[in-house]
Order: sequence, then structure tokens, then C-alpha cells
Amino acid sequence: MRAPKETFSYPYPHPAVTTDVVVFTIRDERLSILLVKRANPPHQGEWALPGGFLAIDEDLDACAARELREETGISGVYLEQLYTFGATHRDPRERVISVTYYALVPQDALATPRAASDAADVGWHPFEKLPDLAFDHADIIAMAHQRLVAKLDYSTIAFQFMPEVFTLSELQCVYEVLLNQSLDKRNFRKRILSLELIEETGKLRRSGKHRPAREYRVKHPKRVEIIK
Amino acid sequence: MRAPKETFSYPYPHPAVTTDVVVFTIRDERLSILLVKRANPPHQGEWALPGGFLAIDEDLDACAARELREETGISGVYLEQLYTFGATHRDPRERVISVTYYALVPQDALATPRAASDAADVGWHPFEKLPDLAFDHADIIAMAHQRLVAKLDYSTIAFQFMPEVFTLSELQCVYEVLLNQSLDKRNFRKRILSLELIEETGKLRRSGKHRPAREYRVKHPKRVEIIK
DNA sequence: CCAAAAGTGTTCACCGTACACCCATGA
DNA sequence: TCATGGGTGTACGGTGAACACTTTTGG
Repeated sequence: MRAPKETFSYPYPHPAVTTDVVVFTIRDERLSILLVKRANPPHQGEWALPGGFLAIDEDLDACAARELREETGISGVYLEQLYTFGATHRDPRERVISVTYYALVPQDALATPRAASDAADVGWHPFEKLPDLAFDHADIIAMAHQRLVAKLDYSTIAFQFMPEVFTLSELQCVYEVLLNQSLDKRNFRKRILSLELIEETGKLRRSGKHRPAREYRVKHPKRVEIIK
Repeated sequence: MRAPKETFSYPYPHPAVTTDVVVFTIRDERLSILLVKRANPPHQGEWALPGGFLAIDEDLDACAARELREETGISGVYLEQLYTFGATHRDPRERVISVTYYALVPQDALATPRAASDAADVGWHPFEKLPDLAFDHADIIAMAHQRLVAKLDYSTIAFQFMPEVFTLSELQCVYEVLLNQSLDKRNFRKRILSLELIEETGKLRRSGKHRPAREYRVKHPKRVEIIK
């Protein structure tokens, strides 16, 4: 029940508000999304986006970050508001407005997220073969993917998928997965280096039997810079 | 009071949900925004964005369109969701989540919008000299303006400001106002015509003492096309 | 010495930009 | 005939795309 205060309160029924998060990462050279299997009705046993109800004294961004942490153990990652979904019958229980976010997780971050109490299971699913999803979560994912790909063109958002140090080949692989096409190695390196956004660590990555690759890092990790 | 149903309802306090709309147009070669003067507390007498509370069985888009129509008499215009603002203390009455939209109104559309019952006044204000605004509406406008300008680059959104028939000079004027810089006439015409999005009506606009200008119209008004 | 990934320059086509003059009309 | 906005083409530079071979390492 809403806590009555002395101040005016809008006297009509209020909808519930949730945040839901589309968590992207690159695993095994595939774009993947983190889903939780619902432990409770509605849609019990179906896969869904991590998310949950907004606390009455909690900022929206904080709610998204909290739900992500509670349901998957992930925190400290890039998180941006996506869109707000509010079709009248998207939740069978009651009217629910979902403020959706998307998150980008570096490749190396905890490979096996932990499941929370209200989730029967948590796991990464390749974007190309997602299971059936609860509610309108398939629509949310579609919009998040569209936004992600669009942002590759005019931002440096792809760096959010990279661990602290990485090689240019690894970065190129991320772009190729996201754009779903192969890129020319020389043009790619020229373009990335011309941004003057990353620098060599000075070390080499010996990753097997072949020629070692130079390691790079982002110069100013705090800023998420926008090109131009 | 929320109508209790037989179905489960999340047993914690729900926030109120509103939609607010940033209405842009071009008037007298200036980018302008439609504001309403609040008739009731809080922020009584201050200027604010048109908007209001979401009905429990109403889609978000419908709510934005309805509030716009009720408070200003404007309907049938381009309307797109912008962002959702939900800082905990943005409304002194209670917790309010605002799903914001922006609308683009053609130049010729009703110059003097009518004021609704809960507004003391309605009027257009040049973007460059806005009054102090209620709540966090200045932030909302800032974000809407940023989005609008960004979209000029990769969409044909500017056509939403044009009446059914218009001249290339008028269109160029709109771009100049939005970008806040003058453009080369020949390059502008070349670029616009190469989109193959508009066609001549065949008529001439005699608008005074000088050479008449050719009139154009959008070929397929239904579609809001994205370049590329 | 062989396999496999790392690393490196040049050429060309296209597009955005800069730039100046004549035309049609009403007064 | 003059003032005013309408209408038109070319030349240049920069950027993105295509393209193949050498280097370094481990086995």
C-alpha cells in the first residue's frame, strides 16, 4: 500500500514500474545475451531478461544496476537506458511499465553468473538462437540490438566489450561479430588507431604457437567517448 | 485506489507515471517550444511541458498523444518517445516517473493553441530564450533538442516541420535554424534532391514581389524514412 | 622449414565543400 | 530598371574501400 503523506497524491490507480536489462557480451565469437529462467509465475519456467520492480525511493538507473547485480552478480558495467515499454497487456498480473536498459559486459568478466533466489537458472544465449521469451522481452532485445549496432557507427561503444588489455585482432573480432561481416585488417587498424583512443601497453601477448600480438589499452577508461 | 483484481498485484507502493511532451516547431525563423502555464500547485504559475498522468488502461504513446491534444489542441503530428526521467525527488507530491516524448509540428499548424482547463496559459517560446521551467523540464528539453539535432544528420526528420507543400528555400531555412548555421544553397539543393524524397507539385509560389519559387511535396508522406 | 596469425602502404572512387553569376517577378 | 529572392555547375580535397606480401613465433 502506498504510504500516505501529507502532500497531494494523484488519486487514480498507479501502474507498477520495472526495469529490465538486456545484457550483451561476446562469447566464443558470438554475440550473446544473459537470460534468467523464471522461478515464479507468470511465465514460470520461461527465459526472461533480468529485471524487477522499482523501489519507491530508488532512481531508475540504480534500480537497473541493482536488479542486474542481484539476479546475475554483474556490476560495474556499461549501462544505458534504452526505451520504455508500456503496452497495456504486456504483463498478465497488472499494468506494468518497463523502463528498459542495455548493458555491455567485457569478454573476460565472470563467465558463469550466479542465479538469484527468484531465478531457476541464469545463462548466456547466443543472439542468433534465442529461446522463446516471456512477456515482450523479444521485442526489447530486438530494439537493444538495433541500438547497439547503430551506435557502432558513431561511438566507441564497442570498447565496452573489451577487457583492460586486448589486441587489435580481438577488437576487430568484436566488430565483425557485431556487424556480422568481415572487415579488412589494414583499414580496420588504420581507423581505430586514428581515433587516438588506445595506446600500446608495450607488452606482447604470446597466445600460442604463432607470432605474438601487441597489447593495447584504452587511454582514458573513464570516458565513454563519442566520435566527432 | 488501485482496483483489486483476482490476479497477483505487486504488494509495494507504485509510483505515478506521467507522459510529458516537448513540442517543437519553427516560427518566425526560430525554433520554438510549446509550454503551458500551470494553473495548480505544485509550481503553480510556472511554465511547464504539456503532459499528465497515465490512465491505467492506456498505452504510453496514446497517453502522450491525448495529453498533447487535451492541453494544446494539437494532434496528428510526429511523436516519438525520448527518454524516461525518474529521479526520486523530481516531483514534490509523490514519486513520479515521466516517460517523455517529443513532437514536431509543421510551421503552418494552428498558430495559437488553445489552453485547457488545468492550464492558465499556453504559448510558443523561442528555444533561445525559454523562461524558468517547472520540475526538471529544462533537462528534458535539453535532451530533446540534442536528439533532434542529432537526427538531422541521419534521418529526414526535418520534413516533419514542413507543411504539405513548401519551397526549397523554406526547407533550407528550417535546416539553418535547427543547425544554427547558414548553408550553401547549391549544395543544400543538390543533397535534398538526391534523396529523391520530394517532388515538384508543378505549381509556383508567388509570395510577393520577386521571382516565384517552385513548390515541392513529400512523395510518400506516410513513411518517415531514415537515410541509408 | 612449415603453419598460422601479426603486421604493414598505396591507389582509386566517391562525396561533401567551396564558390559566383544569371533569372523572373513586382513595384 | 531596379531590388529581391530563385535557381544553376564545376573543381578540389579528404575519406572510406579495395587489395597482397612479409614477419614472427612454436612445433
